[in-house]
Amino acid sequence: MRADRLDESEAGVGRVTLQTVADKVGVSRMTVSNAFSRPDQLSAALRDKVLKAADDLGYTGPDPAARALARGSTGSIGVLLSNSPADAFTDEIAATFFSSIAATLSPQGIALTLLSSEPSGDVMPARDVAMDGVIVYNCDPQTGAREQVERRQLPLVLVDQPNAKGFSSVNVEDRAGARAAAQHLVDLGHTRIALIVKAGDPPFGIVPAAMAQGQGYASIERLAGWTDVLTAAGIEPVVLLLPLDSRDGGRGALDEILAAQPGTTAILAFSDAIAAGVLLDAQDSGIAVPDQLSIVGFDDNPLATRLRPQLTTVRQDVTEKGRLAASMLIDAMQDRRAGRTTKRRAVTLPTELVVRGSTGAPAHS
Amino acid sequence: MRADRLDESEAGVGRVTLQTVADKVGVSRMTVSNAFSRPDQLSAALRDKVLKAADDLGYTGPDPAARALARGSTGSIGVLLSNSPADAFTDEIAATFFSSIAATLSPQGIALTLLSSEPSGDVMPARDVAMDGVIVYNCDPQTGAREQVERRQLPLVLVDQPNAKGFSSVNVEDRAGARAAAQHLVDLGHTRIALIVKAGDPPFGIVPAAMAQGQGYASIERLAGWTDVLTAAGIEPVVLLLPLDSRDGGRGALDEILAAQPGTTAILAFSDAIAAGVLLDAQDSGIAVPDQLSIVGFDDNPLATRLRPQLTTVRQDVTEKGRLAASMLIDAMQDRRAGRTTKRRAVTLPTELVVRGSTGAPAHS
DNA sequence: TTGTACGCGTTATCAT
DNA sequence: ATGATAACGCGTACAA
Repeated sequence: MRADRLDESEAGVGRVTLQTVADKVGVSRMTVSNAFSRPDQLSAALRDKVLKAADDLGYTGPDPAARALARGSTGSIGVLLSNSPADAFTDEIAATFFSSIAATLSPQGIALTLLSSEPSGDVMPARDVAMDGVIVYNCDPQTGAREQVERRQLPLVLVDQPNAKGFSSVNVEDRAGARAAAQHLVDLGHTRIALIVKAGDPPFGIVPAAMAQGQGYASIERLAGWTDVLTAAGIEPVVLLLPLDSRDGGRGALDEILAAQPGTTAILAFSDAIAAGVLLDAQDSGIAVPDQLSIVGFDDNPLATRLRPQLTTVRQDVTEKGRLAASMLIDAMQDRRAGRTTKRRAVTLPTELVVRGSTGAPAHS
Repeated sequence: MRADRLDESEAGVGRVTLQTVADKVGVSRMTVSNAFSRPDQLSAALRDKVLKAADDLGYTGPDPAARALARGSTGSIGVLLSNSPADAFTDEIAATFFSSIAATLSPQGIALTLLSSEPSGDVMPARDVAMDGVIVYNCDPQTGAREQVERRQLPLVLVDQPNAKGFSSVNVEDRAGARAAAQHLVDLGHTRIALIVKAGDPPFGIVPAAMAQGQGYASIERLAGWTDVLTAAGIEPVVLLLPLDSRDGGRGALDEILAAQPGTTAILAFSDAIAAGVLLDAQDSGIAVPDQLSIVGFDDNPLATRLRPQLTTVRQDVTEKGRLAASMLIDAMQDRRAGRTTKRRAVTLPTELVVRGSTGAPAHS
């Protein structure tokens, strides 16, 4: 009746497995497996009988872990996040990105696993969680986590990541977008400009432009784009570094900036979420936007049009970014299963300056 | 050298496994396993030697799927979501909830898997994804998904779910909060009141109060709370049903309501996100808030204080909700591993009416 | 440290 | 076409 294990039906009331069901029906384990996973391999009558017996025994279907081992696939893909997954949802832009990934995976029956980059204790999700592929999103390349995933040789798509090694990737023209934003301010006649980006490590607050270093590829690129233009225009901006995990979206930043550079007439913010905080602070302080202060955000967050005045910003299509990343990964996974080798794809999505009400010429120009 | 499988070191360049490493070093597979998973079981010198050999061979560590099967645990927990996971991130409240769960799991090295309730093709994440426990969040009890998870006998915590069966759960005093909100309006003297909730299925738009049925437990409870008070006050509200997946947060709702009940002086919205849309529409139409129209939201979304006027709303602590759900699940998982039986816990978190600037007495009262 | 016996299913081959 | 047999997949627990 069985070749390589004890007959559970005689071993008392252990766990219910395929074998338990098989014994009850009087067929081989294989037949029960087929009843669940390959219905076309047996007669409908027998299948019903098997399923009924399974139901009677309280058998829920093949154990996912065992199936994953036997099949070599788990039915879920991972998203490797910058240090804390808790920060991943902080703004609507990130949420939209995940939403788009989920929407692309869902019809394929693939689940989405969120992976922290940080090892805790002796476990490191990037190394220890079973999955069929990984989207590496905006996380510190220094971290061991990214290296771990690479070594596992899983299908990989890099998003918002510098990419030296030839992995497939989805990026955004952050630098060009940032240039356009800075140029817009320069064209309007601004000369006293401040920049706001997020940083992972101290020091936070106002730092010399030279030593400003954003956290994450997007920060670095946007900062680079801004300074490309400002330097060319002979403008030395003030730079404010905000902690990565700040939740208040730029509230308080304006005070620091005005203290460091009185008479600042324009601000380039890393995100619309930050820009919104600045705008609110300005309004609460009686500083008119855009008459006394121009503000440019980034992302074209839905928030940008809910504010009054609406934010001038740089649009990126995060929905497309998520869709592309997910579908590229799905393709790579299918290729691997079929034994094909996947050709690398590196997509860079465009950005676009959207001029709205939060920018204008400086007061005294 | 090996008991039950071919010696891979002689079988060509197959996959690198524990055995491959063991053969290379000349120790047993078990020793290599210990080198990775139980460092205290062998000498430091031997361990280094093993790890070095593994590195040379490009061995990344024990295969997660195999380990999950052997150990009986996967290192990740699932969150079962209402139909589409894509809708899960639509507002900041949901995002904060997930963020809080992630923050609680992360230090334990546990990953978070998002599960769609909808089966696609022949796969059904709730049945087919390996995990150690599940948080069932705000999803339709009718769905097969929830039943599937229950049958798998995984540790379970229900959040924002009606709970007949005695599972552990985390809920919020939605009904009491809604009562407070409605009472606030009644006390201010409003009599022409409209309600906005989300519904899963058509018909959408204005429906008779009697046949209004929200989608999801929270909708049902809030609706019940509102009507408790309004009915007692002899007020028959107008009810507007919004599609569950509407992304525009209540934009357009105001027109429909005013068409159905001209002279409406107050609106109770299911969420702050919806309330925000109504507020913006009002302002764009030149309707003064709160002088001509009072608006009450729900959740105390950070958004509520970014608006002008700030929203009167009903606060719930979603961070605590997430933290509790995650830690209750972790406890249950530990109990199970230890063979203990977990005592059920059913927590109901309080709500609190927060009166801000978006409500006031009706114009002609 | 190591042998042994699984965990629970699937893929591939074989017999009728 | 149906079903059975055998051989893994890759580790881990436990006793020796």
